[in-house]
Amino acid sequence: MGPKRKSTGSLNATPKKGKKDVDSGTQSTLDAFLGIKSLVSPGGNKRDGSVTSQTSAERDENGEKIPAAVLAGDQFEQWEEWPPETWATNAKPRKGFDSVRDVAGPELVPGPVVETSAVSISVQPVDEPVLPINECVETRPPYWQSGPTPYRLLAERFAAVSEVTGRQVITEKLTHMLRLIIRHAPQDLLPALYLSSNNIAPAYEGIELGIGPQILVKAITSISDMSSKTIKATWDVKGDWGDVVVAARMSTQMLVQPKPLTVAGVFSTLQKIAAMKGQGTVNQKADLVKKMMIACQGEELRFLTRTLVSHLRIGAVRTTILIALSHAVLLEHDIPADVLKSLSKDQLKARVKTAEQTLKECYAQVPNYDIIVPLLLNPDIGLARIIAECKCMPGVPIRPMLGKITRDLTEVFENLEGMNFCADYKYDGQRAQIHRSDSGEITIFSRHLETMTDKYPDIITLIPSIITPSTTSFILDAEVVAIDEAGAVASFQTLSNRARKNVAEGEVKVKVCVYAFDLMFLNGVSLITESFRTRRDAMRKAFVPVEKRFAFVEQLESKEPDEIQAFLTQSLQNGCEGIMVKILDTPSTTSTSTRRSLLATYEPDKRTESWLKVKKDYLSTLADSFDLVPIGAWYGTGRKATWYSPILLACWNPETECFESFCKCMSGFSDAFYKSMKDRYSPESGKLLPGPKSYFTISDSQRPDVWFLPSEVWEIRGADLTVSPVHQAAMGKVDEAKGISLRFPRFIKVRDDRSVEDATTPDEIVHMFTRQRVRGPEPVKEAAEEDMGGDNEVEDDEII
DNA sequence: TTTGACTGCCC
DNA sequence: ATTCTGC
DNA sequence: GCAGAATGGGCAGTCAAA
Repeated sequence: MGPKRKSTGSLNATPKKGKKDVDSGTQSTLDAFLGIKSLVSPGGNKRDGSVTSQTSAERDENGEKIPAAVLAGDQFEQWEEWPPETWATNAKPRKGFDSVRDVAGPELVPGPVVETSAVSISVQPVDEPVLPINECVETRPPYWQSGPTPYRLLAERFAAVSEVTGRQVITEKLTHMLRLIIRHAPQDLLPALYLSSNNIAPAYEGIELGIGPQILVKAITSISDMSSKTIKATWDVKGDWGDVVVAARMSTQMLVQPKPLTVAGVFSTLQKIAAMKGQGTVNQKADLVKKMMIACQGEELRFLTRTLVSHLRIGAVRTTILIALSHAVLLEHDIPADVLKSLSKDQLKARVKTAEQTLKECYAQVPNYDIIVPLLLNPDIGLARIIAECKCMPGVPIRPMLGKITRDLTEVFENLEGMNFCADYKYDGQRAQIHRSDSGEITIFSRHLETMTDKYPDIITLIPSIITPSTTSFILDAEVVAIDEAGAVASFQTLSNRARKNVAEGEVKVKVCVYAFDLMFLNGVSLITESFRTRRDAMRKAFVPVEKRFAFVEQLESKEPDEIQAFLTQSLQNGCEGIMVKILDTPSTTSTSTRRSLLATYEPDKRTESWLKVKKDYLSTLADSFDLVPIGAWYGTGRKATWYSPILLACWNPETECFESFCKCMSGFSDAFYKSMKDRYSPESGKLLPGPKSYFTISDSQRPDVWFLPSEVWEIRGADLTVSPVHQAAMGKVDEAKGISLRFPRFIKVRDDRSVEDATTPDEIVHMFTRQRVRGPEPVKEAAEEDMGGDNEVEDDEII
């Protein structure tokens, strides 16, 4: 690892952590929207949790990092203006663990300031002066008086946006940025939106950047004098590639400034990078990255880099960008300036709300800026008429409707009391949206709207045999599930063994069955505004089951709690994850006035209570849990930069007296728990080890940043057990060269009542693994049996 | 030619 | 996927 | 209740290095 040394840094004015930064909560939506009162102070909470303090780093004789006394975050509670020069030129190590980590070597010690572009770092201009809404976009920043939109505009706005946390303020800043672009360089709106949402194309076009840390490191080594080793050490300190690159460039005298980057230029370079394929392209990509980096000024470097690793981290992704776009278009396009003046606050408020909903709805059905943006900018269409143009159509995926997690069946009945509902099996496979256009073209999309038509040639050829003669175009919602020779459903892991590209129909190794559950479009007509009952019935008429290849999901239409409970149990016995409970009919509004109305319509992109997801692993009575021992951890990044995350957990093998790595866990911990953990595993605790104990069994790929003395037992819950190529638990017991791990691990609680030798054993894990494989007609066992894993206080979970 | 790091995408 | 947190 | 962030296991595909 890094060099063994001490370094001392300076203590700088520090933005405080917390939420005193913005008083956005008291600001009305309308004011925020209009940009009135946008008196947001600079130097607020940085989303990445970074601060500018720095203390010594130390290692023990083995070269392992040892946390020194932790910096109390609270001592920086007050906050001050943060002069641009300061934060542009000083590395910002990660709070709390500054002292844990090797501070990367001499390069990072603040030396003479060589920053060449400090002027571009603005804190002041971040917030526009209070301007009447008609004029605030008249004034462009001094560096952009004409011509195409400079990339610097985006970079500075991104920096400003990451300084604050309030939704309204974030939206407002982005809206202003987009308004400037619409007004002064509308041709840049599309690339600006892509860059703001960290995409370069609609998901379904399958265009990938193919850039990650590797190429980044290559590029950084060529523009700075950091070694790749130092760069990695810097990453360990900062946990953000944008910050790493900024630090790297400061380490060298990069004085030549090429032409400033433009939004369109950056975007087209990214597209060029994405188009590169084949031998030697890694270097070519790195070369383009390097060229852009060299041209960066000020904040540009940080955000360009974050864009390259697809992790912008400005606190705004799809939805917020979409809202900002709707606001910007409304003000710049749909409402003429003179009309705007004459609108009352309430009128404007209503227009804003409508604009947001309109655009969200459009995007849910046509998730493609290439289509939406030209329509928005078209004087004849705009927000007013776009809804008619953005209807779902075969060939363009719609964002799928999602189910809400339900932790208990009683919750289901409370939620759906008085309504008509049914329950579907929730199969453990891959969601598939199958489209057929009028011309007979078939496309299959994944849950996140990637095109996966190539992966399923067998489904393509299946289609003619599953439709009735009158069925032409359709959009079908389904789950693709692996099956064995007998036609019984196989595990998700089996399905994931399937090839994804260049699949020839005759060479399909993993056979699948399509389980259909919804129909959103049929014969030229959208069905999404119809009730689920209507859609389901239409689906049953338009399609016919084909044995072992196509079926409708198993469904129960009953309001009887006992029957639904039995249906859930039965679904699990048949290899499913659980059930989805769905409203069949939209209740009449007059019935239960107090409750929010639940819709039976297909609500793209929404996770509503109209679909309730009941999975085995949410239910304490049915889920397996494990008692595991933390034996190591990594340093978190971003929001968790000051804590250990994830944690490496092991089971206890009493025969070999070894702790065997079983899974990593990062979910289920509260911030308070992270804090207390840092104390429990502080250097003074004596629980930090210089290296792994000889009785730890872990694979090389799972070496954590710090090692723990085994001293606690944690209850961990997960979904199912998987055969693992990396984890060592029960190695060789179900597969010669593989261990067992856990899908969706999450922390439940500390088991103070257990010692580390009471932890779950490999044999217990194997037992659970074997049990979960039992499927098919024979029932597994009584559902609520509790045995291993030690759920000692599980209360019984009677339904109603 | 084989191995393995990296990347993206399923859950 | 799951989970927590701030708004 | 939404939106965002951080990150789990594990696979196939891609390209570079051995």
